[in-house]
Amino acid sequence: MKFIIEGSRVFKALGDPKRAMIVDMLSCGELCACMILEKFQISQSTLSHHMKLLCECGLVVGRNEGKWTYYSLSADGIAKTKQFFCDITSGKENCICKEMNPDRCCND
Amino acid sequence: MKFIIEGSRVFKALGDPKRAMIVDMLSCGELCACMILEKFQISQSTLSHHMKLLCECGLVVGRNEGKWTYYSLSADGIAKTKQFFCDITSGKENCICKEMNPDRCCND
DNA sequence: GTGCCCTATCGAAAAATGTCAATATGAACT
DNA sequence: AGTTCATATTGACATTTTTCGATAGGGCAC
Repeated sequence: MKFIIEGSRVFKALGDPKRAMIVDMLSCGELCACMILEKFQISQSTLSHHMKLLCECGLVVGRNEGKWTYYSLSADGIAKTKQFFCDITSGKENCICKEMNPDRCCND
Repeated sequence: MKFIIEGSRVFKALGDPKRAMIVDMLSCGELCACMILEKFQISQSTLSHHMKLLCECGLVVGRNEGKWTYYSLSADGIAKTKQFFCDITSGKENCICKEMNPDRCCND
């Protein structure tokens, strides 16, 4: 249960189109917050909020350099997210439903 | 842009812990709505709403049999979701940032 | 130090979401 | 036809989320 709640936070973060687009932008390499801001019609405070969510869920990491903040994707966060998605869709070892539904789960 | 909005719908659906858990349950095989309902402390109308969202984003498919509705994961939906996640995190061919950031994206 | 730039935080308003009870739909059985 | 059961839809409410303007903090240049 805690496993699911923790894992779904990344999906919640990616559930907002703007944040998904930010992740896409970062997939090409590190970017300064101000560069990301240029691409969107949102206020600076809103962007800061989005970046905070992306960092808190582990998908993005921030790095301060002087007065700038550079953001980049976390390879570990990406790997964990892929693993989580596989876990909840493949019905194998880690599936939570094993305990909820022992009579019909994970017996293949 | 439309590509991102469409793709992030699946993540928005999975962003709710209960829906993520439902997906996990379905990963072990098809389940009747009433069986899923037994495992949660939610009303029937709430479950119906969750299942609707999971179906609309393409991750789950419903099948009517008499008065029952059976739900199962969509292999195609799962594959598409994996692909979308890879697209926005790998920075390769399909990355949206190419058009937004042509000077520094997708040149590796 | 003072001023300027970049980013984060706060407070508030609007919009979206999760939830329920009540009701509607639709299928099977008598 | 009427009843019962499983599911979907509706309407309402509380909570969460998105967003902004205003403000605060921290670094750099003068």
